[in-house]
Amino acid sequence: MATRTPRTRRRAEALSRERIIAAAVELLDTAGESGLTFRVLTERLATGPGAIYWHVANKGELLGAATDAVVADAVAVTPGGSPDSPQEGVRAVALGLFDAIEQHPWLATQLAAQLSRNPWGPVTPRIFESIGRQVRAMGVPESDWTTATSALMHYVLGAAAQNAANVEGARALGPGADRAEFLDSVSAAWEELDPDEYPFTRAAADQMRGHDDREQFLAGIDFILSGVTARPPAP
Amino acid sequence: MATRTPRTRRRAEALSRERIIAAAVELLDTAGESGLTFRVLTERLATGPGAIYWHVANKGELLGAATDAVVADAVAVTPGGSPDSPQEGVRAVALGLFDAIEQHPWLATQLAAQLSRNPWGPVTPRIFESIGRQVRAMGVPESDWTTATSALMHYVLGAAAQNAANVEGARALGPGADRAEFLDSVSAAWEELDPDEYPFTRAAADQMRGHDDREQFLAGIDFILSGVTARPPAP
DNA sequence: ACCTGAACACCGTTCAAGT
DNA sequence: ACCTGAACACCGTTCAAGT
Repeated sequence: MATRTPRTRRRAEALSRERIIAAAVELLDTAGESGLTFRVLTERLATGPGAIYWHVANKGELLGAATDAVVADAVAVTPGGSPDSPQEGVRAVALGLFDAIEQHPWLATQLAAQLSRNPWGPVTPRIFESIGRQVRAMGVPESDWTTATSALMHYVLGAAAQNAANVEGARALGPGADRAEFLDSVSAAWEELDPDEYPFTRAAADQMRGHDDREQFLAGIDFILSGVTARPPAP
Repeated sequence: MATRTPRTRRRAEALSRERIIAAAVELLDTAGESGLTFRVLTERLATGPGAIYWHVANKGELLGAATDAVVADAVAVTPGGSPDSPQEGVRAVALGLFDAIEQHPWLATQLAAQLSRNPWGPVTPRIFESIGRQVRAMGVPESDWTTATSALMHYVLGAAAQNAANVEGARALGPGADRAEFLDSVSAAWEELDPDEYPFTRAAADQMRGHDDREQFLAGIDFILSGVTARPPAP
């Protein structure tokens, strides 16, 4: 936890788009999606709403910029130079996004909103590029680049979002509860489903307990990677 | 387009949770996500806000119920009995969701919100079950059920959402524009990206033009299916 | 060019009161 | 048990006015 913000805030430096975005990210991290309002943002920045609107068109653009800033940071990770193999490269990018979503739970919903409402914005190319480079390096034929890259991209974002929800769910259970405890409760709920309507889900519920999320996440990536590396069946 | 709603509405039958949800879906389809407000909902249902709150806890629950209703309808499709193979079964479920998202564009964002904010709600098991049954029928070892099913689920939802965004994008371009025109404009924008930062995306941009979305969507599924059917590399 | 802050239109939700 | 509708707290956004 960071040190408490002083009651009265003097503006440290001139207002700028960057400072507004940084404040937005901090607010999202601290107070969640519903905590980001122009009222508290103006308070934190010691200014009026009009000043913010001078630098940013509206709330949507602000959310998009906050998302882009965090994603840019996340996909930039290749700790210690280039990866051993393209497969390792995909895993590194995937884990970078996985961790970013875990640290900024609002990112999951926001990423989904960006991809589905504004897929031609800056966020999609950023993720697409960092995964696609590895796909190309894997020797996938050019005609399959887009398909392979988006299959990986969609899985990574979806699975990472699911994981973030588990973190949040555990937090909601109480300060003492950990993730295993939460997954147990979900698993228990799924085992209560109607046996006629949900036979598979009931049978699979047990697998949720005690597995490592990170390991499971990477296992899913390996599924896709092995399908991408092998030639798909001719149509 | 349906016949115009008469200016003055008399309540046809008693208010019920079902009628409220149906009105919400209709409103979302017609006016989009921002069009669903309690004001216009009370107007359409010829009632007051208190009456709605008697049947529904809050707006979030209403959105969840609307999403669940449409999803239940979408995954129920197995036209003409059982599929020829489990692989065909997966494709059928996937296309059911693909079409549902195309018909109800708000579903994409809403599905993402449900999966990431409330993954233990009724929506996730519904999709998980319908895909998982096919996975089990494919002879995937039980230890891989969860991983394989969620890899497929996340890809389907992500790619379908992307497609819905393309439909919306084309619509936003103007009434005369079709999807190909819109994809051309996205492709052109991506080709303008910085060559140093986005070499892969620029090279892949051309693949976006003139491909069939449905075919591309199914190709992605085949990638995952072929990875799921083959045993993954031992860890 | 950049910022102020009161004002506006609108939203989800509540609740005392009715039937 | 179910519904009414005025009222409340709060939100994003605008804009005339300042520097």
